[in-house]
Amino acid sequence: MKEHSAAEEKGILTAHLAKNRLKRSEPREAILDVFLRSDHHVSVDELLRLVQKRRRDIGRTTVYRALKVFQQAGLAHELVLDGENRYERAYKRGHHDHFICNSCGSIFEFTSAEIEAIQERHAHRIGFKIEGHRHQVYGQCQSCVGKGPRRTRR
Amino acid sequence: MKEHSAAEEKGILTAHLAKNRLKRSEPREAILDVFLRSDHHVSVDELLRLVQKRRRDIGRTTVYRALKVFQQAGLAHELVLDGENRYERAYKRGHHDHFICNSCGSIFEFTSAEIEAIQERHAHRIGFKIEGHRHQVYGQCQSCVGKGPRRTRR
DNA sequence: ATGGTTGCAAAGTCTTTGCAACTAT
DNA sequence: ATAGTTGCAAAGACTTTGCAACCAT
Repeated sequence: MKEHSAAEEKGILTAHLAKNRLKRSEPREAILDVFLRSDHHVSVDELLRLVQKRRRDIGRTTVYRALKVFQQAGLAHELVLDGENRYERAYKRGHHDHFICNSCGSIFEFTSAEIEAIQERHAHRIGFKIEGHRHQVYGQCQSCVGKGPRRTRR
Repeated sequence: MKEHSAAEEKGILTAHLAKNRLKRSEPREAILDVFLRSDHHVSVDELLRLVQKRRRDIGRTTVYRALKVFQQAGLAHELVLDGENRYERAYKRGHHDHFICNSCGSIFEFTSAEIEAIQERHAHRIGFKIEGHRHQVYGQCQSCVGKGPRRTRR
């Protein structure tokens, strides 16, 4: 299920660092590594935990800062959820929206050019220039349907 | 631009209180009053400020608690934005989504049965049972276009 | 009287920032 | 040497909770 090699994304990071006169660092590279290997939609907590399996000395702050750099480099995209944010790979991945299970929390992606088009039409109607959007659909995923909701949002 | 009388919503609150063995209270009624009069999409801060114009002794906590009750009574709907949440009237208002200006912060509503239908189709495809959704489109509103973004999200 | 309601202060979450030590260039 | 990077602790922003006093029923 890999869209492309992680090596490619590491190159992107290096280029971004060069372009912005930033320096490379082991912790940040370890974080990128883990981020790329991780399932999509990791939270900071999860990512930190995964990173610390490899390097116990890496702190939470560094993860936050690394994610910020990844976003600027176009490698990560932030998903603003209710309490916490999650991060997904962004490099060479088209825009997509999400189904989020209220019971188990799992996330499914979907894309719809139609929706984008309709959105654009509505925007045009009121002279609104779209710069981005956030579209999250909540409910019960296939394997949780019938068991009733267990994870209530705040 | 009033969809219906505020009195109707006050009745709903009273009914909700009765049904749940809750008691009426002046502060909560004052908050509902101000909430109904306010422009849609108020933040807790704004609502508190408005409420305190009338009754300086009402505290922020009470506003939070009142909004929770209003939501349970179906009178208010919470809009989860980036840093803070906003609240809008929910009684007898159909579902709708939002355009949010990155510059001035103003919010415009839009409805699209088509989008809902497409969403439903995608959900059905993966056996997902939709319970709700959050669809926010960010960009520049008509009067801010051309001035460039000034209000950057966190 | 009983039990919901209120304001305040304190505690909670998640995220960012100040700072001194450290490290890449 | 110069300037970015790191971890920790502290600070921030927003929201919730504990508690004693208060008020509706």
